[in-house]
Amino acid sequence: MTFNAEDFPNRFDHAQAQQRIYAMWEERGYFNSDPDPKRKPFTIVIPPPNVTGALHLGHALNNTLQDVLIRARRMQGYNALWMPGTDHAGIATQAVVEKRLREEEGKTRHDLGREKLVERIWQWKQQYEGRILGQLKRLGASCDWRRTRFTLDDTCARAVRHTFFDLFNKGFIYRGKRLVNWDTFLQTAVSDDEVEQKTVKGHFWHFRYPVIDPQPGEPQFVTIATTRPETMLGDTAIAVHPDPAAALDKLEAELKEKLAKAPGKEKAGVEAQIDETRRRRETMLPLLVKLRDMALDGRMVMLPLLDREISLVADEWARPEMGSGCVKITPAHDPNDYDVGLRCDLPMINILNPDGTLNENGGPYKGLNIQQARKNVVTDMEAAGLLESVEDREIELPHSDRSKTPIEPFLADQWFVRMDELAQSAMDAVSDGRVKIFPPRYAKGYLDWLSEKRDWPVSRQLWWGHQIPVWSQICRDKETADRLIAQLDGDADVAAGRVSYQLELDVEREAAERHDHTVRGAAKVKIPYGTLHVCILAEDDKLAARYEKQGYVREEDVLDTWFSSALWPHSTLGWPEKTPELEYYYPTSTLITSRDIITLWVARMVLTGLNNMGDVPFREVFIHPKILDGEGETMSKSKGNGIDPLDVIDKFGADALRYGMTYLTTETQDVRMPVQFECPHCEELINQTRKNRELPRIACSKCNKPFSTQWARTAEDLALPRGAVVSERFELGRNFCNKLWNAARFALINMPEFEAGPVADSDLAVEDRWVLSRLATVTQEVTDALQEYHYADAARALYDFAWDEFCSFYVEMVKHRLQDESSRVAAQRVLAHTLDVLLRLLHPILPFITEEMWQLLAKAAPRRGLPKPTPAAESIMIAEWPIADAARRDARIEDRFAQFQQALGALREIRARQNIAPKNELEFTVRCSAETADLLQPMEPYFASMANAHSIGWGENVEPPKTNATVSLPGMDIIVDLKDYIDVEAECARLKKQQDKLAGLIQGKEKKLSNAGFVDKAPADVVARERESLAELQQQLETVRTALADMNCKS
RNA sequence: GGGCCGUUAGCUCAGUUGGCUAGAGCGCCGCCUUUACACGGCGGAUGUCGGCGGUUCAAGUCCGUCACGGCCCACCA
Repeated sequence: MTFNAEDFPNRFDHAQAQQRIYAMWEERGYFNSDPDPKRKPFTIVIPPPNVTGALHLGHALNNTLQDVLIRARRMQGYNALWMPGTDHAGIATQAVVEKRLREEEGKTRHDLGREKLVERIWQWKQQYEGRILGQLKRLGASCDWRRTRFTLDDTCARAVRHTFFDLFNKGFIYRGKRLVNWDTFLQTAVSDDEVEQKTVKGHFWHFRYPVIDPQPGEPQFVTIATTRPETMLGDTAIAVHPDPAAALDKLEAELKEKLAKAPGKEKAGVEAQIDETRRRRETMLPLLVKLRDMALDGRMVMLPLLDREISLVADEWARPEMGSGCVKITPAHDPNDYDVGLRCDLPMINILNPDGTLNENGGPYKGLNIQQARKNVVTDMEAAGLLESVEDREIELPHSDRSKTPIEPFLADQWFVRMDELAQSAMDAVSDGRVKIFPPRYAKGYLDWLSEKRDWPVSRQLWWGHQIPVWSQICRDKETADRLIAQLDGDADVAAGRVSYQLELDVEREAAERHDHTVRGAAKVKIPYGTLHVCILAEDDKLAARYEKQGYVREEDVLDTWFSSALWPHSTLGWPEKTPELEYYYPTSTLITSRDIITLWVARMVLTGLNNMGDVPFREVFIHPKILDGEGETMSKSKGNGIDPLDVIDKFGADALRYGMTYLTTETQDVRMPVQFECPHCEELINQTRKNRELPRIACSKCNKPFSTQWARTAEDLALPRGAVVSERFELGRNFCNKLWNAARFALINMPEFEAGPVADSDLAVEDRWVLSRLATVTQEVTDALQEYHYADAARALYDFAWDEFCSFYVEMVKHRLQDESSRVAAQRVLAHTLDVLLRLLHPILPFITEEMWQLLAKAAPRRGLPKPTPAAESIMIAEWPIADAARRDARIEDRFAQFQQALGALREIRARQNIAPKNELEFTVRCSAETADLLQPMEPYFASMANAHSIGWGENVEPPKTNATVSLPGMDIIVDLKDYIDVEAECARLKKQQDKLAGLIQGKEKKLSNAGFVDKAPADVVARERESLAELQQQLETVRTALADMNCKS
């Protein structure tokens, strides 16, 4: 087929091509993978995006990298499966749906009820899942869509249920009263990872609690301080250090040690601390010792306002160097106090309702919210004369990531996964290399986090998620528990392993019984003996009904989203069924994700994989950088600096987006991407700043017309066309695609009646040998780079080769041969082959444009390739990955080219400097060795075609023309006969500058070479190179000096 | 408080195991409508490689330290 310039567009129409090409791939089933024992699998499971909303640029990065890898491996002959899916994202999704419900209908979830709300969320999910999968397709993702999973679908549900049952049965899952981070707005516990600390302005109140029946010599009051006065209503003790003197001694010793090591400017601070410690020992120690003794005697103090007696206890948590040395203990509302409570067997009094108001334990403050209660408590304490003082202070307050409201530590029944053994197994897998993390530094965080082995709280007080498959019954007394257990022991389903049970003893009751706290404590209700939990393996309504009839009640809570995502690599493959997929694809090959979920997700996948499958979920993990905006801030829709990948695809094309993503993937922690608004009127890019990114409308800096942003709310603003948020960073990829497109366009126009066939070595021109040599090198580089996740290296190597070598040199040089009958055939064959290989190397990164060019190339040259032509694959997606042809590597040719390029550059530089029009032919002389002359003289035609210059002399003793411009290069001088073109001043200025530079370099080298240490100790080849280099520099300097003299330049 | 990352041209970033004159893209300056490409071509200018100290014949590269920016983890009444 013949291509004509007229009907061959010089722009790649990405919008039109992407859709058509993607549909073709999908239709032909190229994305599909099925187990095939004859082939090696290569598997990636997608980090399932949340169905909360649309994909952002981070997703574009993450999924581009996966697609690049999966496409490369597919071409390399692996049976490549990319498993797609989405995540139900419990809290996040329920929160957005609830928010809409509130805003649009003024209803809460309780108005709707569990079933209806869940139904609403499913509707939301349907809508967003479709949108997300559509976005992935527009990105070019080659997932096997037939296998799309959702973390809340039936397959995943079965996996969750089996895992939960197994862990329950092994005793790895338990329920306990624990302090949780309570989000009073969403009314659920959130995990530590969903909590962020914020510094806010607060106060520090000092309260006095009266001592009961103070004896002579004993204090009347104990003073404590708090930032949360209302929590005193839940106080159950005052703590003092068990050995305050020793504690102060130890502190002082530590401070002295620190002082010795501290840098000068910090010494004063440490000294002040030491003084303070000494002062405290003098002034406060006797009181603290007295209080300690009282604590050991079991003395009590009176909790004001509620008139409840509480204990004095001795516990190391009370630090003598802090505040008054005494600390109030609120076990139900403070994590540290909770630990004290456990150690000292204190009652735990919860004063809060789930909505954040005070419950009956708050006495007269019942029903108030926290702010009101705080105010009233302070007022009442002041009125009672028990408020000693108030200070202003900045305090760290935990906030919920989701609702942005303050977190209240709250004592609640929660389910936990015991982490000790599981965590250890996941640590071992990374330590012994069964799972390799790239870049390796990220293994440290993974191991550190796991080594704490903190139990994983898995219950969430939500409705959207996997409901915990446990039915529970409270046992008032031991007899009841024994009777129920006996019943379960005789149960056929328990015997058959379909049902498991656990008795949870009530910790408060245990503590209360030992210490008789219930008498004085506030726990008015009788505390039951414990709770019996029954876990049912499979979804079975009949079985459930049977237990419900016996008085067991289904657990309301659902599981943490990460519980189901933790199973993703095996649940998506069908576990617990023994599917052929599971057998064939597990363990998967690589996981590609971002660093913020290494612990939350990666670690947990490893431990559940080991527990359920007995093997790791993936062999390698690649952690990619995070994209920040131009200010170094995280991109987010709420800041207005988020780039929508679809806007980028619309403007620049999916390939440009993908190229940009690949190009920035180095091993760094994060990358900055300055953000612009695109004017919808004139396409001008307007830099985004912290200020303008918050505006609802912006006037274009070029055409001055206004456009709207995501903040537009008024009818007037909304009527304006919207300005997309993009980044000019993607111009790089767009331009690259355009360059490739036009190189291909040129090639295709110039190969009408292409005849396939081999090329004899004797028919290969020097540029053919050169480009084939370079192609072999680049093929190897790209293959290696992708193997090591060095995405940016692959992208750069291809860019440099395609642009600077293939386009700028090879295509330019081959032009005249394509006009010449005798050389045309060989030139076409090499050109077609080179383009073919280049396209295949580029395909994983730029799938659409390479496919388009591949199809066009197939029309012109259906059979092509060196050394022997073969029919091209029907799609580049299923073409074979190129193998570097080592035999084509030719150092001599590459060397010749390097010299040629330098000489050519020198000629062009002289032309530019002397302002000589391209039409005017240059005459030049090259002063160089005979070898160099031999090497370069054959390039004569290219000097003519590429610089419009012809040589008039070569060799060591050439006679340069009188009037000339010179460029002195290592190993040769390029001298151009200038006749009357010369701009003497420009030439002199340049020569002088070069003279100075050379003189400086020579001085440096001479100094180095006169250093005996260098000559003696450095490797001989390094020294020899330095000498050679010095000689060359001196030669160059000589040339420059002569030229300066010849031209009579003023010195 | 602990850990990690970064600091190289105006901007965004490359610089493998220390060793030839530290690079790219964008931007900037000059020239060019050369029949693939102005999303282009040719040429040019621009760097005390964050500071200080050390190891070494030799440091952008290794070590120590400080400063600044960022991220993660843990947090005290």
